[in-house]
Amino acid sequence: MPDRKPAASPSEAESEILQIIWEREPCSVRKIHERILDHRRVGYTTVLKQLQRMLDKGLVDRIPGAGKSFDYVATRPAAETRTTLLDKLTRSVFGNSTNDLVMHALGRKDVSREDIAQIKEFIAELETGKREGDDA
Amino acid sequence: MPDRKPAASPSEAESEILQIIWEREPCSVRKIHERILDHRRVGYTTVLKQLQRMLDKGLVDRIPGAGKSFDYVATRPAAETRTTLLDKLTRSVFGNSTNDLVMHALGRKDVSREDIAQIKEFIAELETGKREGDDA
DNA sequence: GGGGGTATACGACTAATGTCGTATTAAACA
DNA sequence: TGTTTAATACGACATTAGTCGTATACCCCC
Repeated sequence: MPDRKPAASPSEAESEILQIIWEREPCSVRKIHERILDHRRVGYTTVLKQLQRMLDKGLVDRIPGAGKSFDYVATRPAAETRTTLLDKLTRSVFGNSTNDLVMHALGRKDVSREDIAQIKEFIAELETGKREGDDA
Repeated sequence: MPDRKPAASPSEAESEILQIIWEREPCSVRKIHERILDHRRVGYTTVLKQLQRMLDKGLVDRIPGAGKSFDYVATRPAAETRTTLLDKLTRSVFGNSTNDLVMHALGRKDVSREDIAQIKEFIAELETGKREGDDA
């Protein structure tokens, strides 16, 4: 297999772009730009440049698209990048404790009863899965 | 009250420093530097400079310390900064869904049975607290 | 009161980020 | 086939981050 570098983590703007790509991959620059415009004003070439740099860094790949344009795809699955970023934050300000991070997140005022219910259900499934084939 | 800006979020290195300050506030530059050296090689003046810039940004304050040194303290409580950073990450790559972030974090391979137990307990307490005075 | 040792102040430099403007190229069409 | 249109390529610039080196200022002690 080719080079599989330590997965450079995306910057703020790059994350915003990646998020858009994840949900509608493959995606043209124009599409991405339009989606970003829903949230803030920024030029088309700015997004284009960002994508080109992301291509250099290996965060995205691109394939021929309509006309002379390209369609971009993420080189790594969303989950992997999310994990990388989550790890970084966990290390930076949560003393490397995933649990502290989770509790802090759940403690937020805007976490509703329904949210909690969903988390409980998720944990239940998690435990079922963990029961067999465990080693902890 | 004085200026209470939108809480500029700390960078990587700044977060590392803040984390040290949170656990042993007030803290001298030397102390902070020593703690950082446990993890990576970096010059004393680098940390000093960082602290001075953090002072400008209002991330920390300082008070007279031993000799001609200063002791630094965080201007905002750890929880507030953690929330800010957590929000940023939630927005960047979790489609602004705290729940998705939490589930992703809990889904990690290294989350043990004990961790899950602690989370469940935390949720239980959370629900007790939420029962009265709720509005969701 | 002269030397050391230790702190802070300051300035410099490199790299990464975020933003564009302008140039170029290729398709498409009238 | 020449013009318009829409994309990409490229280069520039300001800011922020991360790192130091060097210059000062103080205090303590013999």
